[in-house]
Amino acid sequence: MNLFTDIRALVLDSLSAMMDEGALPAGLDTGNVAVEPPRDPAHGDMATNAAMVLAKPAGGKPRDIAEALAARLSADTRIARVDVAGPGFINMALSDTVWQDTVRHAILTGPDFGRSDLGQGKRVNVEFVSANPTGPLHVGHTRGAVFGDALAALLDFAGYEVTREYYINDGGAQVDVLARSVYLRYLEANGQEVAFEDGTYPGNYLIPVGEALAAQYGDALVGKPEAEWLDDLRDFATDAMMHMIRADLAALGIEMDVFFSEKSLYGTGRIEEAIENLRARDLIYRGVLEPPKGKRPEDWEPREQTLFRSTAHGDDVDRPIMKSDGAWTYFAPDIAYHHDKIERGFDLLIDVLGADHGGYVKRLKAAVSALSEGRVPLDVKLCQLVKLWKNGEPFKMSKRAGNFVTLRDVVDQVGPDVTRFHMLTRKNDAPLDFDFAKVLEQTRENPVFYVQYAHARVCSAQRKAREAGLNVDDAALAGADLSGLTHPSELAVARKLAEWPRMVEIAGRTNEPHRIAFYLYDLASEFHSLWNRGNEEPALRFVQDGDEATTRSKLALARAVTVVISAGLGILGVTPVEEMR
RNA sequence: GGUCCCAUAGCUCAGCUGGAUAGAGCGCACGCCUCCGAAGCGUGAGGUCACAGGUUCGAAUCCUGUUGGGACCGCCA
Repeated sequence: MNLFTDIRALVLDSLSAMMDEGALPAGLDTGNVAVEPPRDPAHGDMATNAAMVLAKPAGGKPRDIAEALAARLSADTRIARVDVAGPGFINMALSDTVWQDTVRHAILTGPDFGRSDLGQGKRVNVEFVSANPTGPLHVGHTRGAVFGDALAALLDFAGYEVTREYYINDGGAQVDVLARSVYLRYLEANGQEVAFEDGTYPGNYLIPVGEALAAQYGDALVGKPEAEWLDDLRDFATDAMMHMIRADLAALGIEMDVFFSEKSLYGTGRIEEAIENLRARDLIYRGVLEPPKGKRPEDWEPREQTLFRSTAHGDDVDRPIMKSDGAWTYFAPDIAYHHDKIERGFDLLIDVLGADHGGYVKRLKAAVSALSEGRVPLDVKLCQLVKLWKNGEPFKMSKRAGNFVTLRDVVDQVGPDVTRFHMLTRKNDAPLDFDFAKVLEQTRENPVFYVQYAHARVCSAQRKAREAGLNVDDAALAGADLSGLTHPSELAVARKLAEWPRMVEIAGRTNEPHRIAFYLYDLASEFHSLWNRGNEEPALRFVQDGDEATTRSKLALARAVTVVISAGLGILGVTPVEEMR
């Protein structure tokens, strides 16, 4: 149930009736007719631009069309008042029963209130995190992880069939570096002094891996040439890192459906197959690229490479897929990986990447466009940097100095709920401040707290009612007479609730889960406002001593608020609390 | 040089497939607890939506250009 689409349907029905009767020319395109909440509440609950959109094609004056349409709309019982305003807006005020019904509907539908069929069961693959398996996840990954997981949950709620996927970069040079680094730790575990030169990973997190190796191999690998241990140690170390990364993700409440190994693309013909697919479309050729304009790399010299004609699908230059020495570039397995996703039958692909990968968006889209013949859209969501603050000072991370902050550090200090919510309080392409002190503050400026507080207040009121011996179960609340919910502050809360299904669709259409977080803040604000009004007007308090019927109707409204907050927090992956502590 | 992202109140930021008088928090000024949790609520001041053109009934939103900030730019992933 989405009130806005319901009313839009009413508007469209009325328009087609007018066309049938000749009041409007037949066959008008009504695609641009919108029904939205007006910015100014004085304009009513719903406004439509129908008259202005149709005036030109219909060859009439906006106000004339508006008057005729308004007359029809006013016949509907849901609509209390219609007026034509401004250049031809039709403003509608809905009757109180509409909002009361919304409250009842929210309670009866429960966690499914707001679910949408926007996705129509289409299969979407959300790839996120995909950090190199060479160390623990850090704060930057945390944002992508939370964003991707919340986006996946949002799309599920919006009617898609969602797969959460992690691409393991275990096929490149960096896992060889990992293996050598682990070998050093292994030697260390065997009592040797070792030095970590440039190009190795010095992090302490590899110490236990070295110890585990020593436990398994003893000193059998000491002094042996690299060729004898590289393959085994690479697998061993990669497994250990992925084990750690999975645990990191689990600490945030994230569970992937698929871990896809880059290595599985090599030596299996998968890369060749994808490239042949492109070659068959005449998109692969041997050639020499122009040097980059502006600052030219020192060692640049023209070389012939194998190139993907990505310019045929919207890229700015063609991209190398094979180096001059005959090895694949990293882009080749990326192509094969996306080819694989397309072959698995997804209708929509989403890649969540760090902002520093912005330069790869066009070539990835070109590859997916070419491989799927334009059938499968790829949406790339870039997550901007997270700026850390400690004690009011910006906190600079440096891997070299070993003071980089890990996902685990953050979750251990502030908890998964606060971490997740806060990561979604900015849109993905805006930089985000993360202040270890501020995110734990319990004030209005901290949205996590503010939303949780609203939820806790409802639970508190419910407890109080129960202590008074009242049945406030959902069935009792939904069955209550809600016709007494008529105060402007109460209706304001109900109106906000009615926006929930619409918010889900907007957020789902734009792939922007942060909209859910902002909506929840707005809803909490309306609720707190009503709650505090009870200080001055006792008639607005949720629990009315000695008046069970009124208490039930007011608690129904409050319960509907928690239904939506729970559902919204559920999408964000945050647990609602029943009391603050 | 090129590509992508960003520019909205003193500060941090929202702003719906283009809608009416552009919103919130913080900060500032002033109010509200013998009262369901005041960890909250209310009122007020505060804006050339970076700039200049264009598209149209209508632009913070779409297009072009300019300025300023960030990211990236063959044989690293």
